[in-house]
Amino acid sequence: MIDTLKSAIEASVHEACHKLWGVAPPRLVLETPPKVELGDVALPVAFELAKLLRRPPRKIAEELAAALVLPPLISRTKVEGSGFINLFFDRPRMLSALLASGRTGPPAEEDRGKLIIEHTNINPNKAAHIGHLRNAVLGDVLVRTFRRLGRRVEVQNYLDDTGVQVADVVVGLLHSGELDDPGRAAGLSAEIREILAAFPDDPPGVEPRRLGDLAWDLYALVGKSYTASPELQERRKEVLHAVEGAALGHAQDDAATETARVAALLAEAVVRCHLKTMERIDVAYDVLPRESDILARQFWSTAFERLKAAAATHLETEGKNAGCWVMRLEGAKDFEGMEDADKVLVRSNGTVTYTGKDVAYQLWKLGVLGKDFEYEPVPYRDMFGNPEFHATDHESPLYRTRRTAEGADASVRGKFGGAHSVINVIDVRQSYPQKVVKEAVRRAGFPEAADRSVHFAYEMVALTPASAEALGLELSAEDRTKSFLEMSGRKGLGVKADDLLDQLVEKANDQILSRSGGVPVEMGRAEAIAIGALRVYMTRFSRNKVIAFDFDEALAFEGDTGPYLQYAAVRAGNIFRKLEAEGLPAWLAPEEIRAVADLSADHFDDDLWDVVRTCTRTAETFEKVGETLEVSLLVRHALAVAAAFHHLYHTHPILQAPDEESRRSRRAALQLVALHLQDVLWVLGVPIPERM
RNA sequence: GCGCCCAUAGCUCAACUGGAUCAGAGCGUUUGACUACGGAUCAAAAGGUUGCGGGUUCGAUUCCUGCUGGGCGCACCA
Repeated sequence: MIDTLKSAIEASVHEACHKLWGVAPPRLVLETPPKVELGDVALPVAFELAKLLRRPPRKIAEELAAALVLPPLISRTKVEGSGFINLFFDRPRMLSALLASGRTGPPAEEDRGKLIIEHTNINPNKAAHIGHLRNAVLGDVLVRTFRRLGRRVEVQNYLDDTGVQVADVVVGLLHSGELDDPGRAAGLSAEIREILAAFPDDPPGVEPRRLGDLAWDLYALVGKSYTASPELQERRKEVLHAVEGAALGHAQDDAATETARVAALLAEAVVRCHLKTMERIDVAYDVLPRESDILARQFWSTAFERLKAAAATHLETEGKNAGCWVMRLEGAKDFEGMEDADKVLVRSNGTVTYTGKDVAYQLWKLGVLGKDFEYEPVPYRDMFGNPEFHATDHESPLYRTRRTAEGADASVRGKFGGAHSVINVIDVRQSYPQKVVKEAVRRAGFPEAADRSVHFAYEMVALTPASAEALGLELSAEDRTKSFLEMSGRKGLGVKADDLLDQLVEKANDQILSRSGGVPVEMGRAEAIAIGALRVYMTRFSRNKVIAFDFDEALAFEGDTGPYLQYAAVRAGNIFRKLEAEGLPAWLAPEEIRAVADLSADHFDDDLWDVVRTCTRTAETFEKVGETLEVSLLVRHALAVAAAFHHLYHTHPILQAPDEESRRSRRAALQLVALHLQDVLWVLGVPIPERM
């Protein structure tokens, strides 16, 4: 709704309450009545007043309603139910005002400082799966929401290029003979090495994503081998040691140097796979911080000094953590009742845990570390030698961190990090380590900064037994009875992101062809529909709900889906086209928008008004998402707008409108819906194709 | 054992943070839609003791409490 109107209503209620009873009303809540006939705005204020005045709410509502001085855009009031005061808009004038205001939401307000949103963060050791898609889509929709609200947003995708997961695939690559199925391991390893040898190009005839698929299989094979032969884990330690040693610049033997080189190459090549996958669904980033650079640039030692100076960590001399630097959490709020709340930051062998590195990274993001990276554009090139990826503005280069100043791009020095606030999009299973990191930032001496860092926790994507079987998995009788099964990269159990996208595109293509009557269709239409379907599927559920992934649901194009939303926008576009083709005016010119205010209210029946009324909630939906971070609200609102429009489409034809005035009222409503649909769909990242 | 999350129509989800004797959508089922601004749509029917028991108040799907069933955490993995 329009802001000035809201404050006008508030002022009016205040004045009336003061005049009638000499009291100040409690906080004023504006609701939307459940049906159009009941009005446009509902004030439940009488219920609050009832407590204060000790009188029946209905009576209070009646007296208050009669005493209200109505703002110009409100035509009348009515008391409903047990005490709601409902307000009715002056329909022609309201619609005219809504169209004239142009924007559907709040304008960019004062700069509240940079917001960093960190998402995706996939271990660069195998292809992305649908759980990663949920992370990326949720993160990206948050990014778009805050940009829509006028915030300055920087998008980071953190690369754990020195972790165990990368190390495990490297173990497979270098020691295939020690794995469970040495023949198969050697085959996978050879093919991966061939791809890495050609990197950053692809060997002839090899799809860029082939690497992710091969690494997926090899990783699963290594995981299986660990359980069969635990001694293999020594290899993992070797690899980790070599990788970390290389990052820290330690002198190492040739074997270790080679191991670190392979690990770096693998991570770099797999990151490219991930970026390509995310590009398919219009997800981009501004900078890729690399864990290896956090080590190389001694971020940890700086953070470590801070923590030691603040006595937030100490060296344990006895017990099971002997020899480790730990943070004591026993007794701290948020950690009560935990059997062993202490967290190791530095292992007894002197290496830093992921949590430790994350503390340093968080301090940098919040601008309180006192250190920075160097940066360089990512080196990935397409076949013409042009940059393969761009930043979120679609034109600046995508940067990644760099450890040395030599060869770095000095023009972006100091550009990244140092945010006013931070949102970390990480699944709910990591809530505990995230709390530890936050507590560490607080104890390092930055409690305000810690408060401005938020863990956006969302539930995982799991598989229904049916989808697992569709993937060719054999399930135990027990598994079959479960409502869902957790995905596991280590077991190779999961739906790959690219495979799902392929299926979506293929299905969209079939649907388009079945409607086109054999006429060939242009590129990109099926992709747009696939993106729409996927993004809505990933955003539809509340974030604390486990998505039990189901192919039939994910591939649905009817009902509460992306294509339903897209179809509404396409239909709206068709009407504008058709009007133009008939030589009739399509979009309302400014003077015509003003003229809408003078149309008779008879042209705005409840059916037509329902659409407008739904659109008045667009702005507050954005604001609410900004406050609650519940992005599923966007989908619900978009569905409401689209449903109202589809209904209108059938009941209020524009070309066949009975007269000029009713056509104008209908065009005005159409224009408003088209604008709002475009707006919400942009925030959701759902593209609008020309045709479906 | 401790902590967090979930439980609503046959299935998948909502319910504007305590409100309207309509607890709403979609899928599925049943029925209907004008030579149409493309039927990926619309209209309608059937389908609910909101997991169970207490409590708080004018009023509870929503808050408190005790159960039941399920999930996820509580590493020198991330």
